[in-house]
Amino acid sequence: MNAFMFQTNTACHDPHIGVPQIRTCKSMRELKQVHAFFVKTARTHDTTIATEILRLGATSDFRDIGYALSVFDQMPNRNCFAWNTVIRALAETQDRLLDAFFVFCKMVTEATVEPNRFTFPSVLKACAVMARFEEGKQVHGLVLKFGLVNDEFVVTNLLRMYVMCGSMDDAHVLFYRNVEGVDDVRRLVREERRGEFNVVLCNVMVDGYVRVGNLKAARDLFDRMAQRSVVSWNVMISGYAQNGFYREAIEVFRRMTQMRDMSPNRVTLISVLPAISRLGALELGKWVHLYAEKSKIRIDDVLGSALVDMYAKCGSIEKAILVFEELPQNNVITWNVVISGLAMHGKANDVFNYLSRMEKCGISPSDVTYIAILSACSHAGLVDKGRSFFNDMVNRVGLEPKIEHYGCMVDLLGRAGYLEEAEQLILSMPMKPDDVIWKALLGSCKMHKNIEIGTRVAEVLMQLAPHDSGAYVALSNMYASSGNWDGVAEVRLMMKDMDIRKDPGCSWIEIDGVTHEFLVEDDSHPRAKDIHSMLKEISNKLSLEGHMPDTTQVLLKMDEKNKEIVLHYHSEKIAVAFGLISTPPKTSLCIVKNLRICEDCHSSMKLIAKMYERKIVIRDRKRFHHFEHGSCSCMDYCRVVSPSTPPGFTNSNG
DNA sequence: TATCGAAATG
Repeated sequence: MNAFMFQTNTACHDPHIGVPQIRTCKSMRELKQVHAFFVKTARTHDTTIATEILRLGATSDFRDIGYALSVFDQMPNRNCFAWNTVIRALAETQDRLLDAFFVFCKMVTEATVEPNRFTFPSVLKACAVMARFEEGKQVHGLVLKFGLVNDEFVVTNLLRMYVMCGSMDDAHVLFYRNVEGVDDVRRLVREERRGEFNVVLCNVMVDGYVRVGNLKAARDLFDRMAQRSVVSWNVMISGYAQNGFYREAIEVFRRMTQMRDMSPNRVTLISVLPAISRLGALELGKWVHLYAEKSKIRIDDVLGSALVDMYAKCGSIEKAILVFEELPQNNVITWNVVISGLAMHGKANDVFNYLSRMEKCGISPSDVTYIAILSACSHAGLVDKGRSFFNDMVNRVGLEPKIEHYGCMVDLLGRAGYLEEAEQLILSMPMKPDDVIWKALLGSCKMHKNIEIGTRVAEVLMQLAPHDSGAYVALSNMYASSGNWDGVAEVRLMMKDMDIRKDPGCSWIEIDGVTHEFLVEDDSHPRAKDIHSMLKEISNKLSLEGHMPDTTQVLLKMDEKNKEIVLHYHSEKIAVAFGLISTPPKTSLCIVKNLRICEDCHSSMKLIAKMYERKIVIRDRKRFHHFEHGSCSCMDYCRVVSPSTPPGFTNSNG
């Protein structure tokens, strides 16, 4: 009970009690009591009082939209402010955006009051979030009718509406009318605010180009902007990062940190970290972490999850766990990030432990959690455990399995050698199989050298994704490993006819904060000569250790000596050679590769780690490999060639 | 009595 409520008993009819007392309410309960008092004393017809009750009910911390709407419905004289308050409250919800538009329509049709410059931003925001282009255009018409096209807040929201609807043509027209020195704008927008107004408009426009994927237009405008705010930089950085331009995102971030009058904020760090994660740029990631601590940027759940993800993806799962354990609060995403990280690093037992901790905290695992859990089972070869988690997910947690979960199961069964069961699962699942899931099975066929199912799957894949190199490469790989060179030639001809190229292998290594990139047979690096002699040394040492190059990994028909040479120039080997000559002894090397590591490189790395006494971490397309003392953390499970024949599985190869 | 732009997981 607040101070005002205490007074009500003694001063029930005091006409001086009004708006200031309403404002003292600290909860919905108090507001309702105050409201009841005004009903009892017959003062709800007082527009100022009714509006104030409405305002608190609709926009305070303890807002209750339903209650606010009923107050609004019972108001005898709704002023413009009351309409605006309700429209804004609805526009700020998740699920009643359309009602914001309907209330606005009612306001216009009733025509007792005119919408003003505070009405339009809210209703436009609702249209923007819903991406309702037709409704937005109608509102634009009314903006013109009521003469508000030159109000900066109205224009910003109009522009944002077009941007969110993906209509860059309309956005363009509006933008250039308002930005490039039209007279009436100059008159109406006060001179000292013009710059700021333009920055916001430009930011929205840059964001629009980003949303339609036109990064070039976004960057052009960004570069032309007379002033840039921290938001401008953030839009550009997150725009690049979300569209896969990781290097560009980092380049813009670097430039930003060099500006005298510009400092990255929390959003900047959240935006740039995914790019750092993707490139595995650990040193830069550490710098970002340090910067956050130094600048007193709070590491909350959002920034925290980005940092945990960064450390995990840059190879440092230990540091990821440290950051995770320090987080002030956790939610389903922070748990998912740490569990996915553990799964990537093949730490199946930790995955199970963290899952039970997560559930003990009262947070229910989501579909993303189960992707991590199932892939951990798959990497660890825990077939029965995987099946039981899949059942748990459906029956205990009540999640509908998505195609990704079926993908994990296909991978799990396939890797373990249950190829027919995996194929049956694909054919019996409730959704249409996509190329990703067939590729998972194809990978297993390759691993177990099952040409019969493999050929069948490759043919399905060529139908489904005719321009993807995956199926062709796998098929030609299978033919090659069984010495069927005519088959290989046929597939290669098909690829040539359809102009399909295999993605070139590419690896990165970060040395002193600079990322060096190597392609297959790459000799473009300034230190190419030194790298070459190092590769020679490695190759000689490998032979002395008795390592036999696995030439079945080379798909081309060429003599064995040349195949060995090709193997030595795989991008991850070049990156390791460069790492060895560029760092002091015993330094760990961390390499990121765009494709999966090949078997020959995998077995070579184990020996290289031993011979040079280095810890080598390689992140490939799927997971992490920690090479140390001659072995790999993946336990070579993914390299199984001859599985024990599972029950009910007849091996067609005899 | 008020209103604008950016944001993490497979």
